[in-house]
Amino acid sequence: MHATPRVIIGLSAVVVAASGKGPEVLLSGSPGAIGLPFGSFDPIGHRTFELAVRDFVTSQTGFALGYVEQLYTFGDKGREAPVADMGQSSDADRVVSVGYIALAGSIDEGQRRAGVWADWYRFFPWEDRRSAAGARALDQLLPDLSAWATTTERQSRVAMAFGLRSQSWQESQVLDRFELLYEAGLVQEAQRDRAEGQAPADLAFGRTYVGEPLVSDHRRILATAMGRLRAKIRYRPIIFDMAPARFTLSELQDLVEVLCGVKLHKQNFRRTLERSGLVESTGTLHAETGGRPAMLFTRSATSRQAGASGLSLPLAKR
Amino acid sequence: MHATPRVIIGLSAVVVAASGKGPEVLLSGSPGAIGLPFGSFDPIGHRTFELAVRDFVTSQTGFALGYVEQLYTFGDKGREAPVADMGQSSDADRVVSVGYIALAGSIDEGQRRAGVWADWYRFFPWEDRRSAAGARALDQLLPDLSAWATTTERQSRVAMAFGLRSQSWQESQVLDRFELLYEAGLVQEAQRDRAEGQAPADLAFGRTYVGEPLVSDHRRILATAMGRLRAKIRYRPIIFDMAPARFTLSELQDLVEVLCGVKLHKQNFRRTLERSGLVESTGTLHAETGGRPAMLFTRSATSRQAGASGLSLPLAKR
DNA sequence: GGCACTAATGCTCATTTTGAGTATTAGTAG
DNA sequence: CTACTAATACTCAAAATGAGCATTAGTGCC
Repeated sequence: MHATPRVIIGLSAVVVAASGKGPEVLLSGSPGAIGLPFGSFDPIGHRTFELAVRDFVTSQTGFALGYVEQLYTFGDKGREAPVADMGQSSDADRVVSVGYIALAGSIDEGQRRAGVWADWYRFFPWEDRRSAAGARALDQLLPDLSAWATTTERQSRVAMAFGLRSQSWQESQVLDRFELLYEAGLVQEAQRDRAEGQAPADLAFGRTYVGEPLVSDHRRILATAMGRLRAKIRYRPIIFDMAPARFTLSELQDLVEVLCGVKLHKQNFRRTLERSGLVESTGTLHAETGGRPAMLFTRSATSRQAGASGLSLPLAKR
Repeated sequence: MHATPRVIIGLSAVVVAASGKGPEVLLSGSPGAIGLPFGSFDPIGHRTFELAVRDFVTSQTGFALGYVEQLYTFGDKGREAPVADMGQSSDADRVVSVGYIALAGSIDEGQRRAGVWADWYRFFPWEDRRSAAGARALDQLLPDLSAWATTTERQSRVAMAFGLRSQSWQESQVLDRFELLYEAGLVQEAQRDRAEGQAPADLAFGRTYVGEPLVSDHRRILATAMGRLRAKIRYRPIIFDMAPARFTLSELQDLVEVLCGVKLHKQNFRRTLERSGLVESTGTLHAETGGRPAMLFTRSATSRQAGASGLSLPLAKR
C-alpha cells in the first residue's frame, strides 16, 4: 500500500463486426478466462483514451479500428473479479475501467482469422428473438425468474425487462435484463462475485447457467455495448459503419436484424429506408441470391450529416 | 515523479434544476474561477462513483441529488487548464474526470439560495432560440464562423451544426456547436488552452467572446450534459424528474421549452402528451394564471416503466 | 350582473407515416 | 420453356402530425 491510494485506469473495447450470420465481438484471453480486449491506460504516454484504445486493440489483436465511441466508465467495487493475467498490477487500490465500443464494419476472412471472434449471442442467448435457441434460452430462464420475483416490484421489473404481460420486448434493454439476471443469481458472475466477498442480495436458483460468462465484469460491459448499439441504430445512421460500402437492402436488413435480434417487415423496412434519404441506388445490380437480382445501394451524403437520424424498425408480425 | 505514474480521478457534476424562468445549473468556485461542483474520487473510501458524486455535491453545496446519471469520462490531455483551488494535487501525472448529470427537480427558494445557481444560457447564449438574446448571440457569431469556414468541409460542418442552408436546427447538438466554436477560436477556452501550450489548429478571430467561460473544461462538460438532456427528453420520460409532482400541461411545456431552447406548438404538444399515456389528470384545477384554470396532472405509472418513451416535440412555426 | 381579458381546452382538416398484405418481376437452375 | 426464389411494386386502412380556428372558465372591474 502506498502513501496515496493508487488507481489504475483500464480500457476495454467491445469491437463489433457483422459478418454474414451473426454479430461478432473480438475477444482476447486464454480459454477459461476469456474477456474483451483489455489494456491499461498510460497516464503519461497516452494523450487521449481513444488513441490508447486504438493502440492496444491493434497491438493485442492486430486489428485496426474504425468508428470508436466511449461507452461508460465502470468503477463499482466488487463487480470485477480480479483478472490475473491481463496486466493489472495487483497492488492497485482500485481499477476503474473505461469501456469503448468500436465498429469494425464488415471484415474479410483474413481479418476474421487474425483475431478471436465470437457470436455475441453466445453470452446472451436470450437476446436473439429470431432463433429457436433464443426462445429456448428464454423458456429456460423464465421459471427461475418468476421464482425469484417474490414481490410485485420484482414481478413488474421482470415483466418490463422481458416484455411479459402485454409489455413489449425492447431490444435495447440488454443491460436491464442482464442486471436482473445477475440479481436473481441466474448468471455465473453473480455466483463468482458472491464468492469473492461482496454478496449480492439473493441466492442462486439455477444450477445450469444460460449463456457463457466472461472474465471480470466484461459481460456487463458487453451488455452495455449491445444496448447502446441497438438503441443508437434507431437514432443515428450508425448502421452504415457496419455495412460494406455497397449493399443490397436485404443485406442491410439482415444486418439490423442480426444486431437487434428481431425480425423486420421487409417491405416496410425498405420503404422507410428509401424515404429517409439515407441510401441511394448505385444503379448496379447484384445477382447472387437465386432470386430476382437486387439493386446495390450506398449510404448517401445526407447520412453523413451530424443531425442525420437512424432507421425505423418496422417489426414483422408473429 | 513516482515510480509508477499517478492518476487522479476527478468527478464533476452538472446539477440541473428548472425553476420558473430558466434552466439553472449549480456552480461552485470563486468569482473569476467558476466551475461545476468538482471533487476527487477516493479509491479506497468510495464504493461507487455515483455515491461519491452524491456525497461531495451534498457536502460542497448542501444539496441532495435525485436522479443521477453518468455522462462521459473526459481524459484528453491539454483540454483542461489546471484548477488551482479545487483540490487537485499538483503532483498527479494525469487528471481524468468523470462527468455526471443530476436532475434536481424543481427546487424551492431555500434550496435555491443555499447554492450558487446560474441560468445555463449565460454560458451558451446561442442555444436559446426563444429569446432575442439568443438570436443576437447567433448573429454575432455567424460572421466569425463563416470567416473561419474557409473550406467546403468547414462550411458544411457549420451549416449542419447551426442549422443553416436549409438544414434544421437540432437542439441536442450542443456539443457539436461548442466544439466548432472552440476550433474556430470563438470561445475563451480555446485561447486559454492555446496559451497553456497545446495549440489548437486555428487562431481566434473574435475579440469579444459570446458566452461566459468556465474553469478547466467544465463548459465542455456542461455542453455535453445539455445535449444529452435535450436528446433524452425525446426518448425517455426524464422530464418528470425535473417537474414538480403535480403540474399543468403548460408548466410542463414551459419546462421543455426552457431546456430545449425552442418554442413548441401548444395544442399539438398537449395532444401527443395526453395520447402518450405518460400523464394523468388529478382532477384538481389550478387557477393562478389569469386565464381559464388549468387541470393539474401527474406522471402516470406507465411513465415509470423501463421502456417508456419520451416526449414528442412539435415545434411551433415561425 | 355584465364585460373585457387571458389562458386553457376542444375540434377540424389535410397530410404524412405506419402496419399488413397482395401482386408482379427478373434472374438462376434445370 | 418452366419452376423457383428473392426483390420490388402497389394498395388500403388506421395512426400520428402540422396548422389553425373556435370555445370555455376563471379573474378583475365597472
